[in-house]
Amino acid sequence: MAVTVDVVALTLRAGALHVLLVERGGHPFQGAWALPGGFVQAGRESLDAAAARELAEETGLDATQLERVHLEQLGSYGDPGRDPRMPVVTVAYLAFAPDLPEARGGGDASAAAWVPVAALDLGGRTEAREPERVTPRTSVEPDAARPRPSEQGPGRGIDGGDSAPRPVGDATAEDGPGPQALLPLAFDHAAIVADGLDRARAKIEYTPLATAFLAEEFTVVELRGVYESIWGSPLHAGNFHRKVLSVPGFVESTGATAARGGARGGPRARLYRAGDARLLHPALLRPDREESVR
Amino acid sequence: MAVTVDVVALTLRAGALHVLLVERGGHPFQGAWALPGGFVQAGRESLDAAAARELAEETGLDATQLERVHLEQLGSYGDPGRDPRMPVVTVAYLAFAPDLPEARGGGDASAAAWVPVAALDLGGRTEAREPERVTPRTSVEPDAARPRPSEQGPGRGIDGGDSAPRPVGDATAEDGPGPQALLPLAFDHAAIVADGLDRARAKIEYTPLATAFLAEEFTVVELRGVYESIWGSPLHAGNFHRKVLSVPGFVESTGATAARGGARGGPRARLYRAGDARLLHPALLRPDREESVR
DNA sequence: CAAATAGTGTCTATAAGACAGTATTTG
DNA sequence: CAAATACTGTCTTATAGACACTATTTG
Repeated sequence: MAVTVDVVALTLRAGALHVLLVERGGHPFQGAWALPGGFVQAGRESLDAAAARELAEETGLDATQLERVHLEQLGSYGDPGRDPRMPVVTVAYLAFAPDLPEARGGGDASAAAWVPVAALDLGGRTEAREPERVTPRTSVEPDAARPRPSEQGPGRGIDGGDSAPRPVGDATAEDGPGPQALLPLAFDHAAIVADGLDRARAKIEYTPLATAFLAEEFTVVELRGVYESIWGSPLHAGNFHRKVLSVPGFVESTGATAARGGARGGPRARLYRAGDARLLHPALLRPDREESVR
Repeated sequence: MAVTVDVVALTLRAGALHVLLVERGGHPFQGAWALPGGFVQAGRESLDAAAARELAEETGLDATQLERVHLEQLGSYGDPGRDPRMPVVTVAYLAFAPDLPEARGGGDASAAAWVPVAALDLGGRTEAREPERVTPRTSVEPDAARPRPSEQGPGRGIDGGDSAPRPVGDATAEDGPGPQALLPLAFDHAAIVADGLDRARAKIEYTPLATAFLAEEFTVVELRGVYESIWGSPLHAGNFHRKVLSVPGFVESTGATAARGGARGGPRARLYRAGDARLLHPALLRPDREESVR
């Protein structure tokens, strides 16, 4: 039975959550977007190593940069028929990465790109309502949140800032995110991405892994941005600040302050780096999912 | 590449956590204990179905009984060399079962038995100190916790109450829990069991799955016993009681009361059944692991 | 009846959230 | 200087844990 690894690599670009996708060149789902992945080299590498290898191949990261990426196993998927060609079990991995250089095509010349999660058709499993913007200004949102399949299409490969804060042509100015042409994914990858997002949302509650989305030094405001982007809801700035600093081992001060203050004024924020805690205690609980799962 | 499923099935017997193991008849690790499992029927069943099938085969459970068993995917293990014969990826599952009839040999005539978790050599990854019993005396070491491999040995298969509160022959009366002949497991199964225990300890914090270890109707005291056995530490009876009843959807009253009171006196406890919550909110946090993972 | 035990009441410490206030920076 | 904004102070409410107490049952 064939065994592959697939990686759900998440990063934040311009305040919006993005996932690394590749465009399929070959047969099933040709032209559709899929998770980066490939066959495990049986007997020659561990599953973890295979996932790291695939991730490196698609992102062009070297070993040093890879160290700053968090990579963990997400789960395995093996429903009969998930690949029309043959029975395949895939072991999915979840990666949290700081803002990386643009993706590059994998070794096999396929196109690779960071695509906003909000642009994907996850079969209704989005859960996190799109962030009602905190401040008047958009904190999260995604000017760039909706690349259309055709735009990202075949052959384009790497195209500079396709997901950068440049309005992608539609922008009806209104925010009503009319379910507008969501990108479908190949195979069962929509379910895998949805599971990855669920995991990510839960994981940053009780681990300091939100810091893995940021550079080595960061401000509390940036950290709050990570939570808001992943949870999709605004957090109370003051309370968040105090909470982060009060959890032992979450962050430690560098003593320095950011180069400049807020975009339109305000003091310069202090800089922190990740602390030595592996678990947050007490945890940062998500704002009421109102007893969600009952 | 070969793909198997292995099941870490947990249950409570006489107040101690037990895991279902089979004795290996065939070559690698012959005579050693291993997790029940087997090859996935490629293209003909899902991973979940394969795990359920393997569990049913070893326990002799019919579909009705299986419904009361919680089964979830734990993770996949594929280090090269984990099976000396060939490269094998195994997808591990975790099961929580109420006290079941004795295990029976699998279809392949191997012996199967419920073995106390405390008797296993998990490579130091036990974490949960054995419950210091609430009273002054000893701290570690439950009476029944140490069946010796030879006793459970080959061919014996089902032997009634091997883990019942009958001192297993050694009992030097002293508590010094000399690392006394812990059972080794085949392959990397010790690591898998340890991961399963970690998952179980975490899962009962924020889900009502502790009820999966009990009969359909149970008392709060029994439920507390589940937590104490899995976490390995005593809980405050009064506070636990109030907490369980205050979490919405955790348990619901049946109106009835238990047939009799405590062993040595006391009122008859009220009976409850599992409620409709999928998540506990607020969660039942483990007593201080004192910032454990820092 | 004495001891054990299910269940409840109360008090304190901690934590979360709402809200307001201060000082610092940008344009 | 006005507006924005990083950060801190304070108050209220929810929760966790320690402890004490009542009522019911067993031997």
